[in-house]
Amino acid sequence: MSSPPTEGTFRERVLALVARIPPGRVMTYGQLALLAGQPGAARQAGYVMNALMDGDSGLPWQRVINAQGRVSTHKLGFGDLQEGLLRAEGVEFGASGRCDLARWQWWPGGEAHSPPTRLR
DNA sequence: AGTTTGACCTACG
DNA sequence: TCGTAGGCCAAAC
Repeated sequence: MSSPPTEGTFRERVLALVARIPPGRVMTYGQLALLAGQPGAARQAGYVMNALMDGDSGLPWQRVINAQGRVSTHKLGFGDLQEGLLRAEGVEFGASGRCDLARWQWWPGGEAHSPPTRLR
């Protein structure tokens, strides 16, 4: 029991996870790969996300960032769009464009795992 | 089938 | 803190 999902392709599993990210929360590429049953396949999670830009998938792609707590879309010519969207949802970024993952990263399943304690 | 690509990650200096 | 180097593995060509 409690086995990792093994249904569908890696891409399907990643997209399913992205669709479940609540507003104002974020997940990392490595985290998506881990929960998709492929630890270490963080780059592929990013590859899947890049495919979303091809068309409107309706998924909250903006809530996926890297393990450093920063957005990775600024290199693609999207400017600060992703960071702006996340800020609009309440995610706070520091002066160096970084956010505290310990506070904003979301883990599916049970909220009893990593509670944000208090939002102050 | 083999090669190349990447919205990455971790380690090191 | 920033830049560089190597590793990682699914999907595209």
